[in-house]
Amino acid sequence: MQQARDSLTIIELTGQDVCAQPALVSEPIDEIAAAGLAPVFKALGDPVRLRLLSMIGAREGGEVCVCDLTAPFDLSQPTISHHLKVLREAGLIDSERRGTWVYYRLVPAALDRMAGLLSVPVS
Amino acid sequence: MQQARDSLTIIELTGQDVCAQPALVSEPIDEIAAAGLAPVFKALGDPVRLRLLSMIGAREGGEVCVCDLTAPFDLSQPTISHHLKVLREAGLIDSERRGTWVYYRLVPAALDRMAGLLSVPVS
DNA sequence: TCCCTGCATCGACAGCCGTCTATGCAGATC
DNA sequence: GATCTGCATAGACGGCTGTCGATGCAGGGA
Repeated sequence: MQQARDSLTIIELTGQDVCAQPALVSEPIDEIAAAGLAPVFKALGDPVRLRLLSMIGAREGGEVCVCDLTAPFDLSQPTISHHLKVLREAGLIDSERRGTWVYYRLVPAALDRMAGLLSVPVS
Repeated sequence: MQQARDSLTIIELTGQDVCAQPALVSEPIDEIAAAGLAPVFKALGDPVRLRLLSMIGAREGGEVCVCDLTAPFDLSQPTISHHLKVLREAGLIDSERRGTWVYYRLVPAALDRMAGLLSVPVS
C-alpha cells in the first residue's frame, strides 16, 4: 500500500535499531522508550489482532490477501481493516497492493525486537 | 501477598506449559489461545507498566518494595497499585508481604513464554 | 490501646477502543 | 463511460481503562 504514514514506529521514535536493544529487565527503561514500546504491545493486546498476525505469519509464502483474513472472523470487513491498520501502524506488518487485492505480510524484525525485549537473561 | 486470585493466567487458561508453546507464526492460533494471550500483551501495553516491570526486573536481588516503585512516577499511589495489580493478574509478576512492606518480583517463565511466542523461526 | 505507616480497595469520571453502518475510492471488466 | 468488486475511511456509540481522592486494613511502635 505504501500509503502516507500517520504514525511512527517504535524504531523511529526511539531511534534504536533492532540490533541494539537491551532486554527490558537488564536495566530500567526510561519514559521515552516505554512510551515507544507500549503501543506495540498494545497492538498485540487484542485477540483478533493476535489471530490476524498469526494467520499472516503462518501462511506459506508469507503473504495473505485481506479477503482471506475477513472470512474466518464473525466481524465486519471495516473492523478487520481497522485491526490491520493498528498492526501496520505498530510496525508489525506491512501491506502492498497488487491489482485489486491488498496483501499483508509480517515484519519479522519488529517481532524479533519485541521478543528480545521480553527474554530474561540467564542470570 | 498470595491473595485470592480474581483472574486466571494464560497458562491456566490454555492449559499449555511454557515449554510446549509453538511460535505465534508457526501456525494460526485458535480463538481460545488468542483470548488467553491477548490480556497478557494488553498488560504490557502501557508505558507505566512497562517501566514498573523493567524496574522490578532490573533490580539487583530481583525484589522491589512498592515504596520504591511509587516515587519515580508522577502518579498517585493507588494508580501504581492498580498497575501492579494488572501485571500480577497477567501472571507477569508476583508479590509477597514481609512485615509492613510488600515486595514484587518477576515471573521469568511468563516473560520467556511471551518472548517465545513472538520469536520468528529462521525459515 | 492508640496512632502511624505502607499498601490495597472503592467509587467516580474523562478519554480511549472495538464495533457497527454508511460511504468513498481504486482497479478491473464490460 | 458504466458498473462491479475489494478494501479503506468516516462518523457514531457503548463499554473499557487510566487516573484521581477518599477510605479501609494490616503491621509495628510508643
